[in-house]
Amino acid sequence: MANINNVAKKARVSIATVSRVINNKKYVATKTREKVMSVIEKLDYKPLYSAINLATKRTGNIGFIVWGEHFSEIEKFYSQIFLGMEYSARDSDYYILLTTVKEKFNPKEDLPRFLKYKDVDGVALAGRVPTSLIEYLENQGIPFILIDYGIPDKVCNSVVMDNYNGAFQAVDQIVKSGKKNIGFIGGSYFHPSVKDRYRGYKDNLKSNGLGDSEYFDKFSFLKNVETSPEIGIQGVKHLLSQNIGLDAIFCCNDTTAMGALSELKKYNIKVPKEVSVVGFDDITLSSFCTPSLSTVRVPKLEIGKESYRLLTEIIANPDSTPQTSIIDVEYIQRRSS
Amino acid sequence: MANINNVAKKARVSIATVSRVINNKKYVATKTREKVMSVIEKLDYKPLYSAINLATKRTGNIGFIVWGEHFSEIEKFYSQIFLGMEYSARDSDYYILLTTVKEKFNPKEDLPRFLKYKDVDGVALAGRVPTSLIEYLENQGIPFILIDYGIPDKVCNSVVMDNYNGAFQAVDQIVKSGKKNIGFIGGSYFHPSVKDRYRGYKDNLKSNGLGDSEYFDKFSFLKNVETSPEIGIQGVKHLLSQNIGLDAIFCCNDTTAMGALSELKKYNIKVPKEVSVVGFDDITLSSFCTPSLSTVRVPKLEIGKESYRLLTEIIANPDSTPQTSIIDVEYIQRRSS
DNA sequence: TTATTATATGTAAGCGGTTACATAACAAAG
DNA sequence: CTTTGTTATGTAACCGCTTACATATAATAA
Repeated sequence: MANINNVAKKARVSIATVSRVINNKKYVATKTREKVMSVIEKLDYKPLYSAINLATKRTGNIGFIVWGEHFSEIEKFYSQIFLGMEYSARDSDYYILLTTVKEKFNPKEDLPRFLKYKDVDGVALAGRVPTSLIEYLENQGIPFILIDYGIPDKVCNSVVMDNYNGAFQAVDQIVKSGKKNIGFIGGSYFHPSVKDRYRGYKDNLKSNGLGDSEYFDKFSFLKNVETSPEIGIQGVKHLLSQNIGLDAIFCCNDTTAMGALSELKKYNIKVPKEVSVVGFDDITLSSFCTPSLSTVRVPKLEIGKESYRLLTEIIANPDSTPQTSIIDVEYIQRRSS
Repeated sequence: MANINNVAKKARVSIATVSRVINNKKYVATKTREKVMSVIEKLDYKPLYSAINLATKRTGNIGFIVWGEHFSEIEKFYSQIFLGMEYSARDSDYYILLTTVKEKFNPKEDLPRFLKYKDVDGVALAGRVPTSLIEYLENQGIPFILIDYGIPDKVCNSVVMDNYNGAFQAVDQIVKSGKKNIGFIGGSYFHPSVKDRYRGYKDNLKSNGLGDSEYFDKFSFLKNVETSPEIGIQGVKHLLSQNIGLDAIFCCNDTTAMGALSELKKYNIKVPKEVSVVGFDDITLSSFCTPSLSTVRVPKLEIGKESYRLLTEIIANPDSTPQTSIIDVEYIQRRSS
């Protein structure tokens, strides 16, 4: 394995010059540069990461932390976001280290190794993460961004999708299709995404002259637990038992909608004729289930790429004021509505 | 940030001694060791990875490569295996670097960065991967293992699940339930897992006196494309159109089975009464769909952990003869059979 | 012409660890 | 009391790179 000394010797220059060539620095004569390049090529020389990192005191790593339950969920939501970051990172100088944290998180014991050893230049936190973890990062001064999450009363660098408008548009489509009694099924309502989707749902109905607080009381099923098909099942059971002439359901996400669909089937209720169903996220399964699910597509890879951009920007410029990137979403019409 | 010099000075010893303490080496007096330990504690000293790596010439990284399409699939199969490796790695000295490769893989252009820069001590390849990639690793002498894959006529270190016996047992259960006309639906039959499952299916039927080559011709639907719900849909269509009194289907995996279930529903065929369906893998969705899917559970986390064990063993001992770890699977009875 | 500035290259000191080797201390053996 | 062997500790070179600084050369200005 060739090193910088071999290259320098063979090119008859000093290692400083080789270093300048590698890093595309000024003050290298064109001829010298070409000479060095050709030797690098010939020897198949690649600089050693650990040596660079030691010398520059950057780690070249970015941490990606996601709550274990989220990563194991049916939907590949966060895995796709991770992949989006990975796509960006591989074209640059970073590795992305993925790890999960537990719900019951204790910064003393459960700290990801790359944090304990300060072996990352920055961290991306995907989805809901323990508050104590965020506090730890702030105290340690490690740059971080939140993806698809937010903390009340705290401004952080973050990347989110346009939950409010996505929901607003989706509900608008439902209304336009002639439905009047539109339910909402949602889990983990403390989650800002779910909150914003609920807000979009309500605001649209209000603007269409359909909803008031009594309406929302009747037509909302909210549970403060992690979203799952189970929530959808419970939601359908509840809404139907109310006898309120339910003719459509907007679910806080596709996973929940899957449960709702299966439960409606049990009651032999025709979708979308009797009750139409719309989800949010556009997970892979949504186009495969029957009937295929109308939903709001969230561009996961794009979120990942934007996250990478933002995080590296913050790493390079740690004292900039916090920014929030909002990623556009798109309503997808399928068979369930 | 404290370094080894700070610790040495404060503990009134040399850095060599501190290094010995960190690495639990012999020849340190108990008193000295305690002293150094307490200083390390006090200064919250953590050794710097890049320095260790530079000095020891190991990278501390393990590469995890999976084909992009696989990682993006509905099923979280390989993500879970990755996670299993991650669980093991975080308790030791390795980071796992995940990356995907394209179908059309060109070693000159598409080489993962950690390979190009020789920045891993070993690599785990999950699922089907380009042959050219494997050849590259062999030529470069980079230790690697195959997970859930194998190459004809080549013995590699690998971790696989017991596909043959899993299929054998599953089909045995179907037969015991009284079914006689049992179809097989499978995609990508070049994949050794699918092959072995098909072999298990056939061998069981033979041993139960049910199948001969004519039977298998009639009851098999094999397509040489990546498995997907679509394959299941096509398979059901095909098998039903044959008018062969189909009363059960064994699918090469759950994803395929999902498609089969949805298609059977379209025909209003009762599952499991008229046709029972059994899958393989036990993806999360399998317990949520209706009817819930009988399947063969593959312990994904365990596969990941075993992969880690095997790979690190090979890294430590590169010239050992290739081994194959076979992970036990378990039949899970649910509603679809 | 000489002073000044921009460009080009080299020298050597780190970065924070590991480790071969030298040496010191001490106990057991002769 | 020396000799020998074991244990304990220190010294300094080295891993492969970056970079501040010194120096040399070429181009431009005075």
